[in-house]
Amino acid sequence: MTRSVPSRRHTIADDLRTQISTGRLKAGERLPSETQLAAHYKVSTPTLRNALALLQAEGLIEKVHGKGNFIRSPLRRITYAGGGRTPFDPTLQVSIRTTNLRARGHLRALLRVASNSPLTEFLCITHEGKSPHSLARIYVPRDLAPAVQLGSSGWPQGTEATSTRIRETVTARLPTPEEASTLRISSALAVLAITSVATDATDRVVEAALLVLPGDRADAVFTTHPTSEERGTEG
Amino acid sequence: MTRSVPSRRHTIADDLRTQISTGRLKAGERLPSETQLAAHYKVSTPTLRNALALLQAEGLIEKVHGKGNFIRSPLRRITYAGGGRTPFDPTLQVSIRTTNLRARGHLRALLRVASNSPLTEFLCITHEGKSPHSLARIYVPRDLAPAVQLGSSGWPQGTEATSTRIRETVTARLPTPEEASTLRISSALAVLAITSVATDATDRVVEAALLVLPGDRADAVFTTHPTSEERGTEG
DNA sequence: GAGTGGTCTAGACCACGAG
DNA sequence: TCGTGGTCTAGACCACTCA
Repeated sequence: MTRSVPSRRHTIADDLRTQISTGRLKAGERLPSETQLAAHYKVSTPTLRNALALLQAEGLIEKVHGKGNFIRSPLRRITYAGGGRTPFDPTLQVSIRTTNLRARGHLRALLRVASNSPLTEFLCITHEGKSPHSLARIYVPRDLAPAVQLGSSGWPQGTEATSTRIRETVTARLPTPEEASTLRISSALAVLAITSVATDATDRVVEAALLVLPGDRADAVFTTHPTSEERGTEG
Repeated sequence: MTRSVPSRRHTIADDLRTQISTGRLKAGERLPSETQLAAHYKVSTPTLRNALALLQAEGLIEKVHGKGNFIRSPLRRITYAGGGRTPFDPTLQVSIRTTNLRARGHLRALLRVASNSPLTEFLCITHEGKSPHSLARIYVPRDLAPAVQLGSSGWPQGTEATSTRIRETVTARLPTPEEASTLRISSALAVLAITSVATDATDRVVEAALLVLPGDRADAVFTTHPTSEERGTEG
């Protein structure tokens, strides 16, 4: 074991973590200022800030410049179901921005289309209440775009109906600075990045989606035999 | 934009990053000591260390206490294929430790067995050369354990053959300190955590696996109609 | 023991938010 | 303007690696 003497920041983080989980510190509440906390734990401010950084990476607190550090509400975990059928929660609002663009670089390869071929992008951001929840960029060849419409779930759907095969690649990484600010998460909080590519019977790519789900509030589930009840039945 | 004045650590990280990607700093090479780098960039050592921490979280460098900071070899990304058929690379060595234990808490619920019911754990660590690559803990009810044997892939397999349904839950998070030291990765490097539960025709759980894949070197792929060619054909 | 990274200190100064 | 968090400094001391 390398850690015979636990570092101060970990013991402080542990203390605050238990105070949060036992409810002594409630959701939405503001922590004492960093100066006060540093004095309380008898450490310097950088050390205290290192402790808070650990909690921030776990999604337990939110730092707001100029205001303070706040206990995050324990967010309901949302579950992304693989295989093209994303069950969506009526309590999540979705905002969508549609943009036309032309295929280049990475996107061109993903959709297997010619360079500069016309695409339509749907930029979808889901919100739970007023806090952003997940981010999706969906790309469709423009000649297929009219077939896409907002389904009852609030997400674009349509091309999936014609697709015969969906291939989803899942990676874990830290968010880009843009993603972190869009989702209002710490840049130290890991995200689940899912690239979903749907092809039709002729092997044409009819849709590619880049999803970014904050790791503290989202799971993805894949089953070999998805049942129709596979929606949001998490504990 | 919040970042009108880029912080010192980011500009230093950017500089080192381009030196790595352009090959001015080669894989395996040791960086100058932190004191030297701090002097070179005219910053204090904590600031320089913050810059290195960014590169560490991207998996670009490896910090070795008492020796120095090293450029990581660009690791081949390995692909975990969902659905119970993990294609394995002959260049990856697997070490397995078998332990008997009894079901409790989280594990009990996962396997849907009675408390203290006997289980067998397979702790599998894959190595690429001498560096650890991935970590898997596989749990099987002990009465099924004799059926498990090392397949040609080097991984335990057997119960999957009798399973009819595999459900895999994927999350992104930071590694626990234990996982970070086992995999020799930064505790700031995101990992992909996959919980795979296989059930047989009677809905009995025949196997539960907890996989941890470092985000800088692993993807997971799930397809609706997996083909037999779905093995390691990544770009 | 020499050299390295790991942790921590006690401040300084800047940027943001609210009155 | 005041209180907050964000960044940085210059150095101390400890732990680890290797000769």
